[in-house]
Amino acid sequence: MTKQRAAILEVIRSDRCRHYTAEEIYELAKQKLPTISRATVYNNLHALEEEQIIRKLTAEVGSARYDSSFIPHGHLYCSVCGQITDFTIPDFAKVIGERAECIVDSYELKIRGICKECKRANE
Amino acid sequence: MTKQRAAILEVIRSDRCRHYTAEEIYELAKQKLPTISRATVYNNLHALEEEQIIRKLTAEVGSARYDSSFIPHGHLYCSVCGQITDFTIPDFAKVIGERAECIVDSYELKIRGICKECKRANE
DNA sequence: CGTGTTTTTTAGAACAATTATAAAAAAATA
DNA sequence: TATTTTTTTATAATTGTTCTAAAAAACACG
Repeated sequence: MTKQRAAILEVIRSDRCRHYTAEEIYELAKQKLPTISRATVYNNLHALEEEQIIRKLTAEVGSARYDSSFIPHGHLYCSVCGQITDFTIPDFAKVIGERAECIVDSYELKIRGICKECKRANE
Repeated sequence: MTKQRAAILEVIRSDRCRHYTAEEIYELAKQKLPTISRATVYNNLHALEEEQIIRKLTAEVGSARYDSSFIPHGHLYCSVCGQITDFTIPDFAKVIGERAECIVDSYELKIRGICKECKRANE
């Protein structure tokens, strides 16, 4: 655990909603360690991912983002209000694993739709 | 619907499990239309995505892949063989909608783990 | 049909995100 | 302390994708 790695991890952990890109992590880490390089950021992102301390998220557009939360949850992208709501599903991994007859290490569930509040407001 | 677009769509639809990358689609389409260019492939992939005829899938490593099936299903990213396998979950949208108390327009369920075949091979 | 307009394709340049490389610095080990 | 290993750094290279501008094809209508 070098000071570079600590700074990178601190940046990722300091964020609870934005899910920073590698470039953003680089810029923020540079505030603490002005000589840090991009390669170090990428090196450590890989290492932290390998060690399952962080998780890489990919979207259809733009660069990868990093998440330090390993509490299983899904994301609901509401087409009405634009908010992203988390929701948890107890034993979801187990249920899915049985259905797909596979070993589930982790999952990412992204839903596009209308959230509870907007649905209610429209009724 | 130009002949290029038809060829691209045919390539994507001809595939039931691999989920080709843009480069693979380009190579395969070139067998039918030797002068087709990468830009045409990307143009049409965007257009087809826009029209909801195909769907773009992203993984943590490597390039995007394309899927022509809109029958609701999840994707299993196997960490052993690297393949992306489809699996269906009957009434999944309904079940999730009830659980999250929301309206589900579409969903994307990405699982990281070990597929049925690799799991068996290791037993 | 022609002729003009719009759309699509093409080839290649440009770009952004990421990975590879090799030397220097730091850390770990003996 | 000397030696070996690991990590960092700066930068080059690579990959996947988007942009650009000219040519080709498709379309629209008098």
